[in-house]
Amino acid sequence: MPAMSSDVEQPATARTSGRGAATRSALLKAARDVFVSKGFAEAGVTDVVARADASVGSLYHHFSGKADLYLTLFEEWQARQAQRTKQAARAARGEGESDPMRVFIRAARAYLDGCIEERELAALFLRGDGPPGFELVMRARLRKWAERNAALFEDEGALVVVLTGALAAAVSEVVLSDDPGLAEDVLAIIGQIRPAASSGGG
Amino acid sequence: MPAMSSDVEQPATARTSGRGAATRSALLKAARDVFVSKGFAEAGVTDVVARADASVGSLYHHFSGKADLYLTLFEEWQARQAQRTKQAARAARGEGESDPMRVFIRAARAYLDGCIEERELAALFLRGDGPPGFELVMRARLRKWAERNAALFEDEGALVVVLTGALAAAVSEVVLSDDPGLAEDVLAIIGQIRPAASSGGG
DNA sequence: GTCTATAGTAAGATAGAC
DNA sequence: GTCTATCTTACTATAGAC
Repeated sequence: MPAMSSDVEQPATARTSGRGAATRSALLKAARDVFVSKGFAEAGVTDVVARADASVGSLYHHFSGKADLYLTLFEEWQARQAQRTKQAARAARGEGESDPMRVFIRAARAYLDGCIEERELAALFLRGDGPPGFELVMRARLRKWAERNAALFEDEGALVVVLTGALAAAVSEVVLSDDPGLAEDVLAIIGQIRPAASSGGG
Repeated sequence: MPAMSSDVEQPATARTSGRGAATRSALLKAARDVFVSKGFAEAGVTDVVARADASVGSLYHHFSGKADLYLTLFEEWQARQAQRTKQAARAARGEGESDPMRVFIRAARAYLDGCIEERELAALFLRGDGPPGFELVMRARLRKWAERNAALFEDEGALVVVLTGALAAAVSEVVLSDDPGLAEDVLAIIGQIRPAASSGGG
C-alpha cells in the first residue's frame, strides 16, 4: 500500500494552509474509527487524538469537543445520504416515473444502499450510543425526510408515520443483520401501503 | 398526609426483611422521577438517593449502578406492557376474532394505550438517552414481540420488520406528540398491510 | 496552527464502620 | 442493610513553547 496520499502538496500561497485541513480531516477519520469500534460513551478523546497522530489541543482547536466530533460525522453522513436519495429520485423522474410512491421507493432504496455501503458508520448511528439527545435529532431528521417525500401524494400524517417507521426498521435490520436481500422484500411491502381510506381523521 | 406507610410492620420471622424491599422500591420510584425529568445522562445517582431518602451505599447494595436502575425500570415497564397486550389478544379471540392481523391490531392498540397511560415513562425510553447499548435492547424487544405476533400469519420476515417499524413509529408519535387520535389512523393503515405477494425472496 | 503538560470538575463506584 | 467518606476515571479547558 504505497499511497493513501489524499493530502497532496498544497500550494504555499493557499490561504487555508493545508495543514490545518489535514489535521481536521485526520481527526475526523480517527473519530470515525474509534466511535465505530468502541461507541460514543466508551470512546475517549485521547483514543481519537492518538489514532490521528494529533493532540488534544488540536482537537479542541478544530472542534468544540467529543460531541461535536460525533455530530460532524453525522452531518457529513447525512449529506451523503441526501445526495444519494435526491439523485435517485431525479433519475426515477428522468425515466418517466410519475407515481409518487414509486419515486419514494426508489429514493428509499438509495438510502438503504447507502447504509449498506457504509455499513459500519450507519450502524454506529443506529446503535443509539451518541451524545445526549442525539436520538431525537436523528429521529427528527428521518421523519423530516419522509415528510418531504410523503407530502408529494397526500397530507396524511399517519401515512408519514408508517412510512418513516417501516423504513427506519428496514434500515436497522439491513445494517445490523447485514442482510441486503431483506431490503427488497421490505420495500415491496412498503410500496403497497396505501393512505388508509379516511377511516380515522384524515 | 398522615401516611405513605407502604412499609407496615413486618413479622420478625419474615426472611425477606421488609426494610430492604422498601428501600429498593423507594430507590426505583425515585429513579423513575429523576430519569423522567432529567433523562439518563443528566441524572446523577446522588439525585436519586436524595429523592429516595437513601444513600449511595444502599443504591449499590440493591443495584449494580445507574444503568441497572434504568434497565430495571424498563423491565418492569415491559412486563406491564406484555400483560396488557396478552390480555387484549385473549379478549379479541374470546370475542371470536380469528383473523390474525385483526388480533395483532388489537394487541397493538393495547400497547399504544399503555404508552398513553404511562406517557412520561414511555417517553423516557423512547427519548433515546439511556445507558450505552440500550437502544438495541429496546429495538430487539419490540422486534421479538412483533415477531411472535407476526409468526401467526406467516414466516415473512420482511412483514415483521414493516409492522415493527410502523408500530414503533406510532408509539413515538403518540408518546412524544401526545396525539392519541393519530394512533387510530396509524393502526388503520397498519391493518391493511399485506405480506407482499412474494416479490423478492419469500 | 500545533504541541505537551497540567489543572479543574463532575460523577460513578467502592471501602469499611455501624 | 445502611451509611459516610473516599477513590478513580475521564471529559473539559488552559498555559505556554515551537
